[in-house]
Amino acid sequence: MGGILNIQAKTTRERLLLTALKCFGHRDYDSVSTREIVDLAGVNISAISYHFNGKQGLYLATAEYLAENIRNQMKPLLDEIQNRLLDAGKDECLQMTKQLIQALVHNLLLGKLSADAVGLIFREQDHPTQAFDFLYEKFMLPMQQTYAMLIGRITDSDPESQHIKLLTHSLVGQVVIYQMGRETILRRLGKKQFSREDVQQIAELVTAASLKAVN
Amino acid sequence: MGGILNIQAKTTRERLLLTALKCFGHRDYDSVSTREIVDLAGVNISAISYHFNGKQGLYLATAEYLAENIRNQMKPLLDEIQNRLLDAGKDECLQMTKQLIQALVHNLLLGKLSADAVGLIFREQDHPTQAFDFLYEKFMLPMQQTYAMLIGRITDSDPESQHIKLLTHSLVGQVVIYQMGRETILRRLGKKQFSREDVQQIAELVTAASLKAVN
DNA sequence: CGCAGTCAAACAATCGTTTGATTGAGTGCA
DNA sequence: TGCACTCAATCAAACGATTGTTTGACTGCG
Repeated sequence: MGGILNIQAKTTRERLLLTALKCFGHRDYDSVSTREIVDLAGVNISAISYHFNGKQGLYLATAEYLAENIRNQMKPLLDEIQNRLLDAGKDECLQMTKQLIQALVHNLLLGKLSADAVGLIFREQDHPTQAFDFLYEKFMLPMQQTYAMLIGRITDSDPESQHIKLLTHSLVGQVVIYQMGRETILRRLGKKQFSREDVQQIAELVTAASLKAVN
Repeated sequence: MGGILNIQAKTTRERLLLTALKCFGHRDYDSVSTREIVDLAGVNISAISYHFNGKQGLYLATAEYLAENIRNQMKPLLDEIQNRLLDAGKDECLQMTKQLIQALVHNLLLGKLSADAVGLIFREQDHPTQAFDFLYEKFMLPMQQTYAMLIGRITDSDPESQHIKLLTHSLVGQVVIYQMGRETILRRLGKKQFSREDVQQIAELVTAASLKAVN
């Protein structure tokens, strides 16, 4: 039962999407072979052409699936922040900023798709395709905008100014580096993986640094 | 004159190394074909086997070349900091931290190898090979250690504590994100590339945030 | 001659895609 | 109920193109 990827019971289409995400998340489009995907997914090779009209169609569908997935995962928190922002004081904004960062750290370091997502997104940064449009519009921009509105309110400045945009980007970088530079920091700490305590310590450290940066 | 990569005049071996860095810096090992490298380098395909004993040998030699290159580029500043650290006060340490960050930002955003280097390093983070050992030992660790000693002195704490290691990693992340997340921030700013003023603004912003984080 | 270096040509293996056959559940009609 | 037909879905097999590597001949300098 379960298969290697625990996607045995899903439909062929879903199995292909989930398997493709694991593959495209860690290696280039050209490096991932269609045969590898279908073997891991346990489906016939013609299924790619049949369901997605070829490898490229599968890739784009995978990126769209990923973007939608992350968006839905962040939506509750982002919506709550947007609502409370209507009549929130600076203290409350600081508190929400804290919440946002902590959620980001925990999702990024403990979430199941994070490693795959970060890999795929990095590759799209270097060679943007149509997939980058999905990812940017569906969750990068909304997240950056929410972040910017919080910090704009806290610092009494225009949330769409270049300074705020750069600042939010930097703060996100503080967090993302723990996935993108995972091997470096793990080797530096002499560990094989992050413990629950490590993640908590990272979250607190990044939160503290971020709050200092905006105050 | 000069060929596509401006490496016409070098030896076959050097042409292969420089071309391979451009290729391996932006695509996976498997995605880069030997024929593409030799075509861009303007050499015969057998040269890879002859000079590097195959594709893998060329890849490892490329990583070693890159590590050595970055090391030599950073060496003067790191050595100067190490020397002055022997009898430096906190103010001087703050000043040197500022120097280190500014140098990092400018090298990372304006340096010629940076885009290649960041790509190759990211791929090694996800799938570490022998190449990661070169990169880590030759410049990541020395840089992190110097950074940690500065911050340790400033904060009166053990430079080899987990807290300082995490903090330096975060601070580096603030800078690296501008290469790794280049397309995101450029799209957010509505630009095609960073101007000289943008880089200066980023350097100042990151410097300010870093100094706040350690004070 | 001897040898380092370069060259075109060929090798088996793998690439993405296409093909035609087969399966099996659903439908209409007698 | 029983038979014929449709169509989405899956399958093994084969296509030409490209992969990394090897081979043997060729060049030019010492």
